[in-house]
Amino acid sequence: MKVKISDIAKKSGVSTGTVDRVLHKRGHVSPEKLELVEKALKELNYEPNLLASFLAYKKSYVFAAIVPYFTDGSYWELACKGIVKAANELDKFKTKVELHHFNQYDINSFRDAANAVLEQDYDGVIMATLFENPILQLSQKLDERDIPYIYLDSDIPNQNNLAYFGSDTYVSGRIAGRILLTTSSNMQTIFFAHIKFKYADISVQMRNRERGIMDYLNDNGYQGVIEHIEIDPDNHLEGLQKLTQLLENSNYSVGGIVLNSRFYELAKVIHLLPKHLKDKLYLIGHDAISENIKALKNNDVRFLLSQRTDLQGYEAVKALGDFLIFKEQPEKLNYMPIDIVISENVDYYYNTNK
Amino acid sequence: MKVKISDIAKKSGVSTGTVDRVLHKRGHVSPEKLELVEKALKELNYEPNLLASFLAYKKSYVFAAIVPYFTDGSYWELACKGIVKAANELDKFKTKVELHHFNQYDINSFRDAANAVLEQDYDGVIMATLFENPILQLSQKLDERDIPYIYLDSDIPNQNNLAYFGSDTYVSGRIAGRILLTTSSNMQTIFFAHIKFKYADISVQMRNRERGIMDYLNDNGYQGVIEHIEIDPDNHLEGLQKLTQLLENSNYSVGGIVLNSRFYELAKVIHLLPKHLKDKLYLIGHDAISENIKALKNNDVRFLLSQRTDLQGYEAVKALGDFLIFKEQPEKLNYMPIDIVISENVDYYYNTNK
DNA sequence: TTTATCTTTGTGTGCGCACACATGGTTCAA
DNA sequence: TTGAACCATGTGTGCGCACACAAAGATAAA
Repeated sequence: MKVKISDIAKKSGVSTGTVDRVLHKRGHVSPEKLELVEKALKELNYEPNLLASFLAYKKSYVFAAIVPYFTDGSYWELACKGIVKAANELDKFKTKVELHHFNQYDINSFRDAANAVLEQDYDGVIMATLFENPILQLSQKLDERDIPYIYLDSDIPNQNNLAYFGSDTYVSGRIAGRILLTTSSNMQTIFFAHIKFKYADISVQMRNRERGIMDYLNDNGYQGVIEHIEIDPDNHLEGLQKLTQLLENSNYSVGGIVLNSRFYELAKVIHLLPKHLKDKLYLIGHDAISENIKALKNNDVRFLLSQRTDLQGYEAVKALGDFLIFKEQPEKLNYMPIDIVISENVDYYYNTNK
Repeated sequence: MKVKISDIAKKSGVSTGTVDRVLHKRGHVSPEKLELVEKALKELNYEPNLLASFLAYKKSYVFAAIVPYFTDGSYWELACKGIVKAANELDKFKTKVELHHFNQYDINSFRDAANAVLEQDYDGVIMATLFENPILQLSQKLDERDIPYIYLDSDIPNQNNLAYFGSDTYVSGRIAGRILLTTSSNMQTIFFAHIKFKYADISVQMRNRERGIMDYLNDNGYQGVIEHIEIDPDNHLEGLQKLTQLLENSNYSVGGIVLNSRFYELAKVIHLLPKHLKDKLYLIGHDAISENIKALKNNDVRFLLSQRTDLQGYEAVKALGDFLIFKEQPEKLNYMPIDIVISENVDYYYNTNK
């Protein structure tokens, strides 16, 4: 049925070994035979049986995934779940993924992880692009060794990475802006709640989101106030005070947003608000991590915008596997859908993660 | 590294043939040896190499998918796209999918398709569950022949189907209700627009959605009016008249919803409305088919609720393949996520469909 | 011319498994 | 006691491919 190497050999009057040499560009083939074989390949439209190929090609693949350490229910746990899920599916192809963790707030910790990866000669690497410089250095070394690598989280253009999986944070900001403006017609105050955290700056992703929101608000004639308040997880009462003041000063609804996945810290403050103030609030959080989902079900937040971190990890590993095992070239830029999660549909997203 | 049949044979002191007989329950093995082999299998934790197995087991699979005929950009085209996409991915496993179309408004047409499928001895069947009785008959015959089958669209409980892929239309109704109530605080009229169509009744799915919406509205104290209007695709002016009247009679915002994927017919009417009336409207449509996406980008509709029909088809085929090729038992009930699509995130859904 | 060296080309083996077939042993009727 | 029939068990082959190795032919140096 399907045309195989021996068919090509027969048709072009050479042995299977010669066909093999042509297919794999191993050289040691005379120009005449090469032409004959290539012609036969084309005419019979040969496509290798990848299963047989994989069986004979005894190689087994090991990928490295460089991602932050995470705690239970955190953002990066989601990504890792996706990675592990894909790894399990690739098990049948003798392919596994080794996780290399680093401290997401310590650039040297990333460097260490990168070096560890370089020492072990992996067949492919997936990396969370939190620190640009060491990423560039790592990328260059991988380029030299011809090891494919995939970026996760945020993209760095003009690199030789095989692909990028992430989400368009600017657009997610615009969506947040739209939700804020359309969800309540008399909104006169919108605040950005920044969750204080000693190790973390405001990330590129957060800035993009903020830009998206501000652009949307400006484009759509928002005239109200924009506030920035800082929430200290170690001092909820202080946050409560700020928020109460904000709410009492406004006769209209108040929109609020947390730009990263740590909405749940704000939720603890929201919980302490009296009902009449809480009802004025229209809040948006990011990422469907378990604590945020709890807040959603608890009505402490109305919307979560999810960038499907789990999918990012999953698709990244699958892409690497498909590339090496099945020689399928992935798209270079892959933006995951931005999901609007509310209490009504949250269970369907939750279940998908398994 | 990995334990193989010959390892088992060596350990249990028999030949590979005997191990093979045990593994495939072919009989002709003495109780003593059987026990030995089973013990070895357990102790060494044998797992077959599915690639080698598949290579040796020369079988190729052919699936049938019984789905409605469709026109460009229609609901069922999406499902078929998903099916075809999955079929392409299964190509490497000598597996293909043959589509059998039927007229979704003609039960006899379904019966014909079912009979055609039964004549051809497929290895697996995927069927859109539009007509319950013939589905049950087909299911029974497939049961008798031990052919696995998967339901698509709506579920029929207590059947021996391998799995079901669809979405929870009741929940999607509740989501619609919530969007209607939260998107505008002064909504006093909500109408269901029924797109007149000579062949089609109101489907189970549509009824579920309506129930979901009504329940949500009741649960959340909606006091306004509920209207039902019929839109005749062949007479836009009549629709325009009805809608104008509805809008002029109300001093508040007006919510509207189309319960199936044919929102785009209403969109044509919306287009004819003067701006001051159009602005009062808060509309929801269903399914991200191309004409609805156009309406979304055109601001003729604010929300589309998508049940990811493409994903349904895709996952159904994949599940059948994984089951037969890799012996993986799928979940029986699989609800796709219900996506809230707005003009800002629509492109990301659109792209995923490829 | 002989031998060494290099190059092209073909053959053989194994990847792990499924299955057809061969082998050797047991049972039972004639 | 012979042999037919049956059963348990082992061996061999092929799936389609990758790759090591052998063979054959060509070239160059002695």
